[in-house]
Amino acid sequence: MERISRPHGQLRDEVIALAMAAAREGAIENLSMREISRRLGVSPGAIYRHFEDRDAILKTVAEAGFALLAERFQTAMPTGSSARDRADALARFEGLALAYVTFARTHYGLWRLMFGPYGCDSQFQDPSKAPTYQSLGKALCELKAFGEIGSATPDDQSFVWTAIHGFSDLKAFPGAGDDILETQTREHARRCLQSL
Amino acid sequence: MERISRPHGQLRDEVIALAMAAAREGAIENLSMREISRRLGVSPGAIYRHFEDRDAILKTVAEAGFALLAERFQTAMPTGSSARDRADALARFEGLALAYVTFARTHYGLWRLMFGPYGCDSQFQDPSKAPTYQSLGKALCELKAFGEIGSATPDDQSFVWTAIHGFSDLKAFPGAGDDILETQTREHARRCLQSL
DNA sequence: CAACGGGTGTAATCAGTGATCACATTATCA
DNA sequence: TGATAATGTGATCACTGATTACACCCGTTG
Repeated sequence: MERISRPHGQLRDEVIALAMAAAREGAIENLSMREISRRLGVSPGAIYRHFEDRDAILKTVAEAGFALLAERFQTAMPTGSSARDRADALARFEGLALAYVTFARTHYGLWRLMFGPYGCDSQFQDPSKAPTYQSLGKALCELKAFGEIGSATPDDQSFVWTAIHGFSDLKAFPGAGDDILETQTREHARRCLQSL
Repeated sequence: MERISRPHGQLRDEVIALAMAAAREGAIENLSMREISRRLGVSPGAIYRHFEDRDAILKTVAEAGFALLAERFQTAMPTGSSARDRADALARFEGLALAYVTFARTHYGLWRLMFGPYGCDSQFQDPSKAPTYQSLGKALCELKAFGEIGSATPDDQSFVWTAIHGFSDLKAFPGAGDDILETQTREHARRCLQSL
């Protein structure tokens, strides 16, 4: 095979990019080492210069997935921005929920990877430090500030988080009902607030 | 290899039993066709007389998983039984939540399989027909009858279901905190009722 | 700017896997 | 009991994850 020279570390990035793309499509389990090497025009052994083994790639992709989710949260609630009024605070909160559900639905394979064994190591050690979790906390504080909810304790935050996660997980599997998903999500999100 | 004669269909059951045992341990992904055949003392090709391919086994195991979960629900709320008073209704409802979370935690591999691509086909077509979902409906009706909650509509049921599912999914991955899991679960379950 | 060293890619190879086939055997039922 | 369909075997195919000795060349140092 003709050897193609790359800058140091570039093949690593190409592998991650390719695996991420595959995971977004939902086909990460079927992406073999050799398939990666084939698509990148490289010999199978080359990849092992950058990753210990296949699991190491999946782990890396799972972490990149959390970074991507954090990006989506950023878009919904940019740092530095804050709610103007009560309606805006509610819209921002719904935006977070929608970002979460949409992510699960459109990146099903990645979603499964993130909340499976490969992703759990990185995130569940201390969820309160995850940027996504902090975004939710901020949204709840805004809602409380404008009187939409009565309390925004850590327990409240944890409850809302699990409720939205459950909704996302059950809606994640690609199927029918894409058209009303947004409406359902907004309703579910508002409903989570009723007990606070 | 010495041929061991079996009654028709028995090998199929042995395969399912073995795969279920492996899934309960959380190692279903690493259970190969050949490993199955080895443990059952049978040639690899024999299994293909009973299952189309490996996916067919996983699908069967996922369905058996739902049956097992339904059993646990049965134990928590036997058919024919009904709540004596308000406290009992609450205890029964908490029992369901606890059964769900415990199942996720103790049968992690099976849990992942059930709520992944292999299990979704069978259950998510019409969740309202799943016996587990109906048990929850009954529990909510009892709670309403004794005045613990104000409404028990299908929407309410759906909300509670997703909230408990999310909690279970996030607690499913084996880790620390086994000792306070029951307390946390009961608190979460009661909290789900606050908005109804 | 040159040379050196370590990071990088190659080819060959190993053991293990899912799946299929013709063939032998045996359980089942008329 | 005998016929037959269901079951199990062994060989085989293409594929996979992983390791190794070897060749190469990027990136840094002098």
